[in-house]
Amino acid sequence: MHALAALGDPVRREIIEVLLDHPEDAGTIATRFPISRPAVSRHLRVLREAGLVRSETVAQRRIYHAEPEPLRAIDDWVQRHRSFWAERLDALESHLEEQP
Amino acid sequence: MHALAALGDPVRREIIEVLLDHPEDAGTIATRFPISRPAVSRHLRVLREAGLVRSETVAQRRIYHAEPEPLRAIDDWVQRHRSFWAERLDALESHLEEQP
DNA sequence: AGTATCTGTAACGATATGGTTACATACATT
DNA sequence: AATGTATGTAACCATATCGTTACAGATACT
Repeated sequence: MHALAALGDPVRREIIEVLLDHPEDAGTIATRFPISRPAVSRHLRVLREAGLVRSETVAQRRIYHAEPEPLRAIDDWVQRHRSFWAERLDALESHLEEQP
Repeated sequence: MHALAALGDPVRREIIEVLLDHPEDAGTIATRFPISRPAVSRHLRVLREAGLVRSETVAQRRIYHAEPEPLRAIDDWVQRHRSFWAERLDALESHLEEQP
């Protein structure tokens, strides 16, 4: 699944927010949400398949970590269109865009 | 609908790519895809409701334009976590992050 | 006025998604 | 060995999503 599609879900966005701050095991992540633990488990699988997280096994626990690559890809995509959405460009950028 | 959810769909991503390059009317947009025109029409509605596009009426035509705000918001979100995913930070940035 | 063009909406069906509970597996503990 | 803890998967259900075809409304054209 595409990273953007994975991040379309609000629960998964919140999970990523947490994991960007620090790794956390599946059980602890689940306690943050008012849904069942298996539901969270499947959100984690979607994030894993999108490459947004990886899990490290420690005894019975699965510690989840955020993975940078898809975020970098999203940033690339957004930056590629920066000239369109950026409010004010600094002098160099606007110069480069007008005279490529 | 959240902009990220709207961009989760590949057809809508492609529509936005086009509109970031130039405005285009609904009919022309529809010809770019192997799906029916009403299907595209609804994708346009989703994008509109997410604030990603606006439509300008010219005679019977609706010219669609990309809107910068949600892209700016996505950029903000990604940049907020830049310290995590960015491979190499320039000296100033890393200095600021380590000693805020 | 009557017809053609452009677009959005309605109604419908197939599939995907996100939730639940029940269960299986793996490691830790006693 | 037996039990407890942590986690993922299976089966199921309700709803959302994305496609289709049929239709309605608005503007342009002759």
